[in-house]
Amino acid sequence: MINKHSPLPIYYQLEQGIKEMIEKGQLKPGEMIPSERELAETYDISRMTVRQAINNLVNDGYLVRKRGKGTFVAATKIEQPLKGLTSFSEDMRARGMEPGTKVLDFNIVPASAALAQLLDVREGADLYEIRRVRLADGLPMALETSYIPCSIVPDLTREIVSGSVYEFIEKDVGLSIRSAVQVLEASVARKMEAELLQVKEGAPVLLLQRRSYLDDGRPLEVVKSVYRGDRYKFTIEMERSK
Amino acid sequence: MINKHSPLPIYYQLEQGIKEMIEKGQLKPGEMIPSERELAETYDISRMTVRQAINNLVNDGYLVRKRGKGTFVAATKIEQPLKGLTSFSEDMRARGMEPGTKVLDFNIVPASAALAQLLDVREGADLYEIRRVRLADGLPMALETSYIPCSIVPDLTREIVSGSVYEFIEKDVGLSIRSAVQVLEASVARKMEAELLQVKEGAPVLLLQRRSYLDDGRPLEVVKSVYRGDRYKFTIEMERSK
DNA sequence: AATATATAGTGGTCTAGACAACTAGATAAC
DNA sequence: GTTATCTAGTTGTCTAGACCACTATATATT
Repeated sequence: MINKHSPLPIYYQLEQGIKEMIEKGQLKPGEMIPSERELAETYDISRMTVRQAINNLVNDGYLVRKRGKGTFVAATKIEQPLKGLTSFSEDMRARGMEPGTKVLDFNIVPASAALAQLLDVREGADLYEIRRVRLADGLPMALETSYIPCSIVPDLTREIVSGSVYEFIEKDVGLSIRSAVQVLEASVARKMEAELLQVKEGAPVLLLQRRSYLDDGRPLEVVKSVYRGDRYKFTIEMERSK
Repeated sequence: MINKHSPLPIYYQLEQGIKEMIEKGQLKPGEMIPSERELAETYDISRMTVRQAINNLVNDGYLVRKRGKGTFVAATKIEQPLKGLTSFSEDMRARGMEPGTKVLDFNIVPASAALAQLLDVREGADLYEIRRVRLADGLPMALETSYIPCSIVPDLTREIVSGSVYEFIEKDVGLSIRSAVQVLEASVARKMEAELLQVKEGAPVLLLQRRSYLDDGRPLEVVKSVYRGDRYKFTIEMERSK
């Protein structure tokens, strides 16, 4: 595994060797690797050199050190392509429920001053206004009102809107969403909302406003949602970007 | 800058010292820092110890090494130290309000099965249980109950807890938080909560549960908070990691 | 049986060197 | 002048130890 006369640094050879064993499954998650002293003796190198190799693998998330116990293969990294940036449909499927949609309204309306600012269009510009009841396993989960500039997605139809708009935009229009800002807030259901969500007036609801941005930075959409407080929890993972 | 008899490791002291100089602007982007040998001689420590400090700062993006030339302060470190991963105190200050704290309870309790699993400790292990009313500009904003393994932060006191625990942990204990998982949910205030938050029973509240992880992956803390729905909105920015 | 205490093994920190690889500038040779 | 060479200074790699802090287990002690 280690060739002392290779031009490659020893720590690097060891690092790659261990990484390979992890990727090939010869070292499994949770398994302890040989101790630093043992590795040093095995390959007749200094412990500090072993540490340099292990340090790199720890930084890359392959290994986890536990003082007094040993060094272990890290639990498999979770792949999260768009951490929390899921559409309603994806969100529900991830929760093991079948998403559904009932379109209440599908209109083209002029942008109000507030919406114009949020979507970066002129006041009065054409916007789709889409009001939908979102279902999970057939039961109402949320009430959604979204606004999208007609200029960005010219050929939206009521049919498309009864499915996943995001999927349409990514697959057929060829635009992709890069980022979003969400604001969450607790409230209670008003009469109209309560009826549509099939809960009692005054029941807890989660208000969610999301603004999505395209890859080029243009705002794509503003969505205001009212989620049933008894059925929906919003989970978000945050990580310090190194 | 370096105290050899401090319980804090030498490399850490040096690391913090350099980081501070960068953050205060005493070392400017592009500027070369003293060479490793020079630092070692100045503080009468080993060069390997200096390297450990510098390595960490390079990994964190504060410094850039250039072989044969020197080590330089990195160009504009992107400021997103903990996007959304802020403590209550930071959160309130960012909103232009002055944070405050009233400690209701500060006990050591045995870990329940559920908490033991969340915090990765044995059932029955000692945990701090900290119950606090969090104030913003003197008015109640949230009710917080947090659990921290005593094994990780052995010397927590009621005094510390009346300020920012995160700041204490980062600055004095020398641990830093890498990631967190938060779950948000809408609910209504129960009687006890309503009294402490000074709202009516049944008023909307935002329930927030956060689990924080340290750099080494160990869970540090589980916090369950009840925020006043009329005063608090939770904002989160999400970005597709390329 | 419950509780201290020792012990072996682990990673964490640190030393005082060494030589290699690289950069930049000064100096010498052409 | 141009080119090659030397030289001082830098980071990169590596050694062979040392002691500390922590964990788990085995062993006395009570």
